[in-house]
Amino acid sequence: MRGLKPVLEGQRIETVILRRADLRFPFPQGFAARLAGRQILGLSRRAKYILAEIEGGDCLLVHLGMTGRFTVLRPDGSRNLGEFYFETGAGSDAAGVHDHVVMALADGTRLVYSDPRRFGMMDLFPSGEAATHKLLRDIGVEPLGNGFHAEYLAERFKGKSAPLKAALLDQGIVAGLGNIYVCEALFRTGLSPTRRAGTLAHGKRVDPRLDVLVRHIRDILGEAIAAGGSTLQDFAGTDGKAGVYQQRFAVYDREGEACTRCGAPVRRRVQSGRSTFYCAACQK
DNA sequence: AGTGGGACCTGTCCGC
DNA sequence: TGCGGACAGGTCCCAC
Repeated sequence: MRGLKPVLEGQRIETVILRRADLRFPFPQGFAARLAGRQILGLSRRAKYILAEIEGGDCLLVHLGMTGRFTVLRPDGSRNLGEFYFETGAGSDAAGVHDHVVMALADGTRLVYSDPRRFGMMDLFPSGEAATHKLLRDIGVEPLGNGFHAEYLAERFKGKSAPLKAALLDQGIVAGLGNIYVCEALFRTGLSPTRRAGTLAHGKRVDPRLDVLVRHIRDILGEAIAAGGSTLQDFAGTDGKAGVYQQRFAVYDREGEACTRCGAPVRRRVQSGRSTFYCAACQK
């Protein structure tokens, strides 16, 4: 987002080329034609969605899925990878078989959306419908925003029988937490991923463990953003390995390794189809 | 209503 | 060396 903002805001889109009819969903009717010739007025973010306000009243919605990324190709031939890139070891893909959308901007810049697994999506709809858009309307609070605090979690967890892991991954409660961050946050907080969320929302007083959880979630996201920024800088001229970023995980993808706190082996189990990594001794 | 699991997709890695 | 299968992730959708 922060990387794309200065590149795109105020720019005019000249042409949009779709190299296939769909990502996760089909592109909406007239997608390219409705963008062509229009100015990008502003960029914003909601949960893991990017929203671009388009001149004329449309809103462009983009989700990068797992492997989606934007590459900025400058007219002088230089190339800036998008900062959203999570995959490791993919290297450069000069062939561009996964370059699904190419936008030519008025100043000669080309913006390329690539997405090998096509878990990403794009939609275009009248701006006024943002609040009621199916993909946006039920999204919960921003974890770095003022609305995210222990009282909020207590309210949302009340009576919940779902495991903590599932509750924190639920975008309708907290927007933008992924599998890795949830594993790490629960480890730091010492809470078991299988504990039922409602057990932290008993009684009248807010459970202090929710305060700790909130703090760790904020910390982890802050660290990830900082690491993402430095990873981006490392990208220039390298193979794109996000080494620094990965070393920060205490439990994620460390099955069998010693817990950094107690030495017990880190365990892995599958919850709602996703791997959960945790320390059974430290997390209760 | 809330919850759980399958489906989507492809590159990578592991074992035979 | 080659091949098949498991696996990773975010989100929607559909069952119970």
